[in-house]
Amino acid sequence: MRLSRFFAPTLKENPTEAQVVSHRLMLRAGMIRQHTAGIYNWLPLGTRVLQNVARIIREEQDAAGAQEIIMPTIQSADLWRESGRYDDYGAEMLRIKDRHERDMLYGPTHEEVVTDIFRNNVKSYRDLPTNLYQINWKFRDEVRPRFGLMRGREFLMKDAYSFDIDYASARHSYNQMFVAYLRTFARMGLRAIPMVAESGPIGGDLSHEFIVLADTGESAVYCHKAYLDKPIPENVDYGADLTSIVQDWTSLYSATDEKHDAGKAAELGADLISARGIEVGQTFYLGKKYSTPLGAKVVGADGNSVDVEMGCYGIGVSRCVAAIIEASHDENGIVWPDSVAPFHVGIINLKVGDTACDEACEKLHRALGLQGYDALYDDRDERAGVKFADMDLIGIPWQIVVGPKGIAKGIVELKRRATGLKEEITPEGALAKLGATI
RNA sequence: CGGGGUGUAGCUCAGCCUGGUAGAGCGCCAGCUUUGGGAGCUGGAUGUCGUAGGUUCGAAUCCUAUCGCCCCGACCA
Repeated sequence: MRLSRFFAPTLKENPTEAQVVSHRLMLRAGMIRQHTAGIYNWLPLGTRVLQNVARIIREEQDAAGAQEIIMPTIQSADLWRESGRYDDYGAEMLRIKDRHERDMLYGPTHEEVVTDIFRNNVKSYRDLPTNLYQINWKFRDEVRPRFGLMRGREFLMKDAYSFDIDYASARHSYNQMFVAYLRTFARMGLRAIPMVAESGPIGGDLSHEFIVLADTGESAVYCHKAYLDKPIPENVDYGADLTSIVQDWTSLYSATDEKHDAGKAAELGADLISARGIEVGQTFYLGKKYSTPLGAKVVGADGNSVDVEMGCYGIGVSRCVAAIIEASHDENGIVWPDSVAPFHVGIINLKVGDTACDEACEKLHRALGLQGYDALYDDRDERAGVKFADMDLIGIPWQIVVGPKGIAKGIVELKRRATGLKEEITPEGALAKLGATI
């Protein structure tokens, strides 16, 4: 992609409405633009990152055995009356009427809809367990949207729903999602710590919030410091018993403010971390909270009908983008982890119009494309400083700087955004190195 | 929903107190000079001063209403 033709309106100065760093940088890097309070347009750069985050989530959900579906954003109020939540949910739910004056709503969550799909189509325990998920837009009419994407009203969410015949099986489904979450967040460069949590209005009695520590986080959290470098499970067999992994990850102290036990925490002494955190995901064991009122039952092996055991599992996809920036930036801009970066590598042509520079850049651009890497080629007729500043602001993890001095000697500069380290290398060497490291 | 702040050019802001008919820097366009970390000079374009009323000979400025946005709190993926 040529930067001269790429729609990424960067800002030199900080927009006054953006008070937190992720919001500021997303506006400045041209990733998003605000539409109205808590509702945002995603520009090409932001869209790329959002899709990369969604891709990682999707891959890990699929690996854990969940199946992707798409449910409607606009729902009928009827189902919500059936579950009893139509009156309970409050003003946070956006209620609308269609042309026939029927009550509709923009879904803040999808327990009702997914349970309706289930009860209409699954009748036997033989079809269990099953886990359905979607990555879709939600709307919650927050009293006070704030911090850009961190608490938007419209947000992209991955929500999965598991259905099982009994508690033991439901617990396994829960564990599958729990482990998938550990892997998912790690892959996008986030250290997310599972913490015992209240289940809130969603319901149920077993729940974990996955929290990324950050000063700008909205909630106070407490955990053992060993969580910071605990190794993430690899090569997980999701069919096997996952209890030991989950136990390992839940045996150390960690709790959100509501579940905090000051006495227990004090026992940790210097090992206690008391910080603020961003909730990027939450898992809930629901039991029969929805299956009973909505009549989601299956016939068991003994021939008797039973209400199914459910669980639900959310990840704030758009919030993850903000959380990644909160966790990974410096004074010059965003520092994207390779896995979610909008482009793998940037090419900076320091002297557009210089035949040697132009040719070297074109060649690199083409070669990277052939290798399957997304490159952002800054071919603009701008000064070097502008290009360096923009490339750092946008946060491209690898940058190849092509200038007349170097190219005369047959070398370019390969820079790592995260460390700022630069090395002089031949164009071929840079390609080889990127091939090996991306 | 309580409290506070704010709305003037694409962005950051001055002007408002003390009314006299629209400003700066950056950005944008053209030209020249520059060119390895957000260049310099010259010229140029851009505003229903959030909106609606009111006061006044005259309103960005004073008054009233209203809308938007931001921050703190309560509430929440």
